[in-house]
Amino acid sequence: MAVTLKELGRLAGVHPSTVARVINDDPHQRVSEELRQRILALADEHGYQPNRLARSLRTKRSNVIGALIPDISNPFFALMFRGIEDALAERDYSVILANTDDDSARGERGITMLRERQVDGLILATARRHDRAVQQLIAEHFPVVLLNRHTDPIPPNAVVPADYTGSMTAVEYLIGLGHQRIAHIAGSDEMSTGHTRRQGYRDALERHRIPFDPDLLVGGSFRDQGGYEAMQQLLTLSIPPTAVFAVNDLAAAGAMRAANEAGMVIPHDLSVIGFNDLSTVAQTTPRLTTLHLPVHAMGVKAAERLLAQLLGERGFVEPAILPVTLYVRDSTGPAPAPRE
Amino acid sequence: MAVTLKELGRLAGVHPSTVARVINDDPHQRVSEELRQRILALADEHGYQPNRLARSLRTKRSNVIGALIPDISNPFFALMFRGIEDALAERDYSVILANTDDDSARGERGITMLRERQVDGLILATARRHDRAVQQLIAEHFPVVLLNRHTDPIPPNAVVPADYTGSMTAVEYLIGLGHQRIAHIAGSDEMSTGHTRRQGYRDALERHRIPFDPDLLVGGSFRDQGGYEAMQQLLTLSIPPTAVFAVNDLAAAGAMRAANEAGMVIPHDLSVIGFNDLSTVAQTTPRLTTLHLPVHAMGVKAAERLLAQLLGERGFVEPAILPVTLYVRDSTGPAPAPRE
DNA sequence: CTGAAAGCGCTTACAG
DNA sequence: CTGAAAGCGCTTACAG
Repeated sequence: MAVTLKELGRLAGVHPSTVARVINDDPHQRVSEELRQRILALADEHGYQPNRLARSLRTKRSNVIGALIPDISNPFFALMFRGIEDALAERDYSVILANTDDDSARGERGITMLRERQVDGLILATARRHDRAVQQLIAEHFPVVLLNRHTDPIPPNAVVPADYTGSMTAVEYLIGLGHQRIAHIAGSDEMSTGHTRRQGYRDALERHRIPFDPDLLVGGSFRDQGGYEAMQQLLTLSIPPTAVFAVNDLAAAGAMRAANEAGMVIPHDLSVIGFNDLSTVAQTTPRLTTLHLPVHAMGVKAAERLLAQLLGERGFVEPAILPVTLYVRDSTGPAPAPRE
Repeated sequence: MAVTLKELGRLAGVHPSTVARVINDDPHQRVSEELRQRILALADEHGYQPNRLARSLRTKRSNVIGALIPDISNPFFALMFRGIEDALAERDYSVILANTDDDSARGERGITMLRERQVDGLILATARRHDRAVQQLIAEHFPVVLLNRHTDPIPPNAVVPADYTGSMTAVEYLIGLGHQRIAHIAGSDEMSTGHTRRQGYRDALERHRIPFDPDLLVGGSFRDQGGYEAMQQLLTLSIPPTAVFAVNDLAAAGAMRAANEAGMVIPHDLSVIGFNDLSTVAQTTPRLTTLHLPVHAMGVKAAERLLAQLLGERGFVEPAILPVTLYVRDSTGPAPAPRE
């Protein structure tokens, strides 16, 4: 069915290598115009499609990159992945994806599989702060970009949001509204996102001389249910918070759900801020105040940085830390007057 | 860096083909246990990873399949794609994805690219009812499965929701609630989903002797904005509808937004039904009544059907038409009493 | 301007 | 039980 260079050569009565030169527009050596046209016509007639596997074996470049994603059905990662694919497709690269569900064994199997498939590089949206597999790749000088999450300390090949500045902004905004009892629903400390946002929360309090109350720092998760349960826990405190900064929008939505069920009115009784601005997900009522992230652009940038590495450009000196912006909507308001 | 079979052979002092037999556990010919252990130890020591490109070139099977998706950042397709990836990863297959944004030129370029990369088969979530590219693939007997959307007439290699039964169910439910002026915000007639749901709407009306009013059939789109604009148009009618069946949840959410802005209360003044049950997206207030679809399972089933084809099982005789279920929530209610 | 050859890293039928 | 060879479909330096 699929015709090869060899057959095309036979049909044209020339050596296969001559056909290759025409097909690839070899700039090194020119082929007579007459022959060139004849070969092109034949290729067209037979619908010649080059076998890129064979080409890759020979050239040692697959033009495929691998992406390790926690879960593509999470719209946050889906949009980021779309950015990766958009940037790659433009440059004739393709991407093979593996989901890890944040399981490190699955992550390592994914890396092995992708390397066996000879990907030219990897984009990892799954890095932990201390990550053997990532260290190993970097030690081998295998081309890799860390996306959204980074190892500690932050390496130059990372493309991440300004987690620290973002959470600092969020908490200071709440302080400006008069809040003093501000809780944080935290993400996993194993991930830079969870860790750094927590750090920003603590430092913002400290900067404003608000004593840190361990009861107000609740380990949640990056998911709705984690935010829900964390909020329930916060509501059992003798002096509950008047404001909550959640590690992301899903956790914020869960927190709002729990607060609503407890009869609280947002933002009158409780202010809530999220992170990511996942408009498709966090269609809360009232509309969620959150930190907006250029999610698609992060994917694009990660792909571009990887491609730059592959083209042999000199390594990046510093990581790309993308700005986040506070979008004030309806889930935040002035602190309620203290009850008598 | 990456060690090859040949080098392993040199290190072990045997022919590379012997190493291959050990690595692949060749069942045909046994290797002496002593040698076997020695080779395995060497492979382990040097971290041997087979080059799957080379293997594929030789065996003519890449263990990669291609997926054409309208837009992976749409959570509906992301979840479906997750189903595909889950089913494939289990069986040592990988997937390369291309987004088309429903542009047929991009779709065709995607198919060409995927075939050049020697994918073993294709899953297309992009089929139009009349689709040259799909016809061509089927004519060539290239392994392909149509997912979510199908060509007309529906071929046996399709995995689609019960669009007709679903919309019939939705409209009959509204009729049962006493509605007579029921509108449909339709999807594109070029896609089986848009076409068939529209057909179900019309047939349900007819079955219940409700005359079809062309004013109540509004072309929308599969997106929020389309539903929004369609609803605005419906609200200009001298006798506006009391119920709307939208082609999907996004359009339904847009319609609710427009109705809210016009001061209507749902479901008191207007009932709304969607399609897909995209919980992550359609977190509307009130909660949307919709037709639930096994989205992830559709992806899994599409992958399984494709794999069955690749393993040479006899072709499927009939398409997989997956059941949809009406989830009654809070956006639907009895028809308002006619105004005097 | 075109041919011939080597080789990318495998698999696999054929020998012995 | 193991070796030797051919070949998958390309690319590319070397000849002439």
